[in-house]
Amino acid sequence: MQIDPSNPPDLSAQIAAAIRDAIVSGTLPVDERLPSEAELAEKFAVSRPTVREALKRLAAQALIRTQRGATGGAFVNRQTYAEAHAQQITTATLLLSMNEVSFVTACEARYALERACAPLAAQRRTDDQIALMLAEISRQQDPALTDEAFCASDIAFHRALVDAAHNPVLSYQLAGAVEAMQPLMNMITYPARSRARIVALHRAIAEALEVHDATTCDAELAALASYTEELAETVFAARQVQTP
Amino acid sequence: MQIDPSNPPDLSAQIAAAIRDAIVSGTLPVDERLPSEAELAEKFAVSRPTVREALKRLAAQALIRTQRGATGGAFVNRQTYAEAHAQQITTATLLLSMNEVSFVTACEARYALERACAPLAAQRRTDDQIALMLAEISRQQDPALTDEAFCASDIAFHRALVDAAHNPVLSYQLAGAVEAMQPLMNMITYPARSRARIVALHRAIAEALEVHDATTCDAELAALASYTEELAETVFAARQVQTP
DNA sequence: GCCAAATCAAATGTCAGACGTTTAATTGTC
DNA sequence: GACAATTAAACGTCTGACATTTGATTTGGC
Repeated sequence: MQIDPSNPPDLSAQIAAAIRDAIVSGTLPVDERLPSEAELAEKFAVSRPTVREALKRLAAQALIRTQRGATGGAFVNRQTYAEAHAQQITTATLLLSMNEVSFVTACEARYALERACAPLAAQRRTDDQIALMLAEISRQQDPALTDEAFCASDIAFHRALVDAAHNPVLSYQLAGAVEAMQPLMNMITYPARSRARIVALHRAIAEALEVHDATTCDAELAALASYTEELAETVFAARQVQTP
Repeated sequence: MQIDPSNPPDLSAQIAAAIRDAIVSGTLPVDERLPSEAELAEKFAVSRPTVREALKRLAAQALIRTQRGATGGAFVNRQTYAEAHAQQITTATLLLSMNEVSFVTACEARYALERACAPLAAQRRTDDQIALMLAEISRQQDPALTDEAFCASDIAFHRALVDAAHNPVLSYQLAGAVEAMQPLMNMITYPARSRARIVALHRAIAEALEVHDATTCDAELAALASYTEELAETVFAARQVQTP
């Protein structure tokens, strides 16, 4: 764990990288306490503010956490699904919003991923998840539901579908992707008239999962995907006429 | 963009969150220059080191970049696929290594995702990608290839498969997942005797893509998945006997 | 001898001021 | 007008200090 002090303009980045490598390689196990800031400063032959900047970089990636007080310090953080998930959502959201990713590209990716876990979900779904999905479908049928609430319910429905696969790695990957794409999706599903069709497809998906029918589930997901793309085309066409 | 100075222990985190929100919400567009560190310090009524810690947090997430010199400063970074990809790999790698994710879980997730883009890949693959896959297969047949090199080639092969779908969002998601799982996979594919079978499956996959045969491609991927799991069982069983 | 309160010490969080370095714009000269 | 020297703005780093938190230690009382 050494750095090159002769190549300065970024000592804090070098130190952060050195510590990160130690964590990733397992040299520093979970919950291990790092040396104090003063000790690290001495070890790397830099000042304490520089060490602190390095630690803040690691904290931003949830690699470490800090505690104040006598037995305080920086500790190696256990990476939780929840944290990784949250991180992935911000990253993916920015990625999509800053790179003019077309709706069809995002939509295609989303449904491809979702269909990937449909077979597993059909096989392993629990009654709880079916109940959750049906409850969301009921909410979505309420005409008084605002567009925002409808979209939130849509997320919850698909989240339940993904979780039904009972694979935490898959859930983490997919839930992040689905949520990140939601801002794009929202633009499409706002026209209220499309709700009935979407709800019908949701119902078909839930029922297919209930009877462990992977084939039907996949077909209905495909139908939902193509319907969503179709809607998108309509919306974009209307928008182009509106703002020439 | 204000903070609460009365609730200190983490002014830098509050400032980082405030700036991050401004970026995510689009208030600060890409390539916009943030105020100088001194100006930010004055604006938030904190010292310059505190502002710097906040900026380092954002830099760690690739949300900003900094330049020195007269027209220097912090600029809002465009989130690139490459950066998001690199970030996802470190996060996912740590997530897997720190949470005792079972091999079957990781393997299942990986192949589920990979099979998700197989239909698209079969439809859109270019000759370049087929050539790349065949080249990797040739390398994998060399008995002199080290285990590390074989695994690297394995990654390249699957990366080409994913890229053949020609969907950058899908590539970003999947390539991250595949690479993050590689350390786990490596433990399995090390026994050299399994290489021939793996190479044969790779060849079958490449040939199916070449003739745009999505069904066969999916079947061969499924076969590769089950063979990998089978190998894993063997390895783990042997290990248990070895270290009782 | 035991329990509670006061004290202490270690560590992070924050601040102020300073100096060095990089970089682009400005100025001055030929 | 082109090129070189100067200047100024900004980041990168250092030093030293004080505040705050928090667990451990010591002290005091009973």
